[in-house]
Amino acid sequence: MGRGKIEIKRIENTSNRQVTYSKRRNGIMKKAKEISVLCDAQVSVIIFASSGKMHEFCSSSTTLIDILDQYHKLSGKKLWDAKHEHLDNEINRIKKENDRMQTELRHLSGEDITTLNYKELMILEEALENGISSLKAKQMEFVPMMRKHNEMLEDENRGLQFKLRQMHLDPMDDHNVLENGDVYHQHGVGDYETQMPFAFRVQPMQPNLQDRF
Amino acid sequence: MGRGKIEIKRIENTSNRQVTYSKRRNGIMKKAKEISVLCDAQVSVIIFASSGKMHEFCSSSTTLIDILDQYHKLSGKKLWDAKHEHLDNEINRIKKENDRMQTELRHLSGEDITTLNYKELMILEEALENGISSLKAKQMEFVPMMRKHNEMLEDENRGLQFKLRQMHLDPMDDHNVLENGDVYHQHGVGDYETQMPFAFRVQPMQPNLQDRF
DNA sequence: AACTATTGATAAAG
DNA sequence: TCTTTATCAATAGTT
Repeated sequence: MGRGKIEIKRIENTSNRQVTYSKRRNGIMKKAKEISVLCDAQVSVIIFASSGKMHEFCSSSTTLIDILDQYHKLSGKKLWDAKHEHLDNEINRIKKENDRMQTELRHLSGEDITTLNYKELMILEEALENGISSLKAKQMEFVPMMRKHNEMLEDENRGLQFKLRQMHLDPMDDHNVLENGDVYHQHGVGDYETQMPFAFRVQPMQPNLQDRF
Repeated sequence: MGRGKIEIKRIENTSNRQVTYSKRRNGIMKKAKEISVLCDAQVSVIIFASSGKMHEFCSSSTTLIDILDQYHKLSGKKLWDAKHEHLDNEINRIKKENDRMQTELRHLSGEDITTLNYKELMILEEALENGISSLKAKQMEFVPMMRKHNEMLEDENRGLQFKLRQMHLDPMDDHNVLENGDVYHQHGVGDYETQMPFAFRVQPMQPNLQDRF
């Protein structure tokens, strides 16, 4: 029914397939509604496009759950139990995988390796060494950034010390006592900062730098 | 579509209703099959006549259970009882744990570490170093055993060489040529073994020792 | 998304 | 029920 007959096989052209899907889906839903009204039937239609999008129809005066309940009774097929069993199997499968990985992780962190034989230990060692070497390679990428950071800190320090020397007219007073009584011996650094106008106080040059490392 | 247009409302004549039901049900099932093939869609149709008789269609390559599973996920409607929901939650929980461990394992083997920041790399490095040091400690336990094994092999060797010297009456003949033409220079070892009574042949002293390492 | 020529579905009859 | 057939509905290809 259309400009020409079509063969019932997968439509390869994606666009055509989507258009046809949309048209025929509407058609089916309409037919489902019609038969439910005309013939007093209970109908459930669930349809997934290949894209994964879902559409459903359920005749009025009932629910999908009711229909599945009846399906359960009439077909004898145990949807619930089958589902239950399926989930149980799935859980067991995943749990096994889980245990395997947990053991592997423990071994890699050096735990529970007393049960391993010499050969297994050698394999483990190789894995660890490979991990270390990959890691070192990655860490090398941070070296230039750290060097830059260091240089900036050094610059900042020099600027700070210069300013402090300018403001500190008594160069002999380099012995300071903190509030808690501790003594420290950092040349040129005192409690002058708290007396400085805010604008002159040294702020971190990259306030959130630590977040990047 | 028929000899006359009909209004979409319940067909009161029972016979007509049953006939129409049967025809339209076949039509819907056919359409369902066609859309599933043409458009690569997953379709489930369940239909009950007012008489209670059931018919169903489910697209090939899937099952009603699979479709209901997807329905459950996509619609968010809870078709299952509390027990199944519990199992579903359990699966999700374990799957998450699984993913976490898989990531950790990949990181420990040096894969996918480009997304890690410096701090995470340091933690990873520490873990690897700890693993290595635990491993080395464990491997040390094998040293005495290996030493003993070596000593046994050396003893065996000495015994073998002694026996061969006793049987080999021409001590100058220490130059042997093998069948394939290769030359070897192992003092006191020739093809005499094949001529010795079986009881005198040298057997491995611990035949399965390699299995323990 | 709208159009329309064509095929497909089906209501009523046999 | 099954088949036939006249009619209406769905839709494939087109714009």
